[in-house]
Amino acid sequence: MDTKQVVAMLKALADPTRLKIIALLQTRSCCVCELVPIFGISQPAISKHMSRLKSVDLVIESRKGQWVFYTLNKARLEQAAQALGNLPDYSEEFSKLEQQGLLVTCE
Amino acid sequence: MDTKQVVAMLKALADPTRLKIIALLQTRSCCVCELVPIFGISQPAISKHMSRLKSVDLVIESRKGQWVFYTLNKARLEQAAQALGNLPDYSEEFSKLEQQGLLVTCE
DNA sequence: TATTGAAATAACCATATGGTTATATTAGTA
DNA sequence: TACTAATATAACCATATGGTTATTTCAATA
Repeated sequence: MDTKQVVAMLKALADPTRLKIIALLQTRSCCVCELVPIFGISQPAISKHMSRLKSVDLVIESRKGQWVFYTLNKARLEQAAQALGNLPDYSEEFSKLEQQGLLVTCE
Repeated sequence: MDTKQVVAMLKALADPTRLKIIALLQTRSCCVCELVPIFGISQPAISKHMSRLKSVDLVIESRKGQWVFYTLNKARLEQAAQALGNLPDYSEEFSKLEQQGLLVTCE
């Protein structure tokens, strides 16, 4: 997962409604019409949140008759947590700064 | 750390510039004037990013002469990763739905 | 004290975000 | 086929976001 993807994932998670949806899906898959009364916001608002979560593969969509169920992609959520704990090494940026004489060494 | 704080932390991290700043600080504390040439954006833009990171305690500020050094709060970053991997249990929401006859059981 | 350099703050702007209502789409059913 | 229920999409709006330039604050120094 590259940095762009990590940022997109974090953006998707960095909203109180969506974060709680993800937490809810840890208990049980659910459909839009169940989430509407839980959050007390409109059905299109929930649909947009689900679409956002789906766009970063945090949830998997499956139609069951007239309902669309959303299931948590646990592996993907795990990846996000992993990525946060294991950010890339950018130490070469400091080497570049040093070459340019822009490193501030201060003691 | 409550959900509000987790969301604030994720929002702070969910930006390519700030996420790279955090990654950079894993290597070495630095000051605003070092970050400016790395990112190629204005000094006030960097200052605002640092202020945002400080507001959620992801960085610690310390003045050294004319410079302000920012140090990564590793424990805090760890907390964010932990929080993602350990979201709260909202199963009672489904009990409420069931009581209201709003649970969709579908097989 | 006057000047210089680093960082913060203010004011502004374009775009993204999270909600709304209205309308389409899709699947099940009378 | 017509109707109903669930979901998605469109159009809109207020606020948040991430950048800019101009100005202020603060510490070191000539």
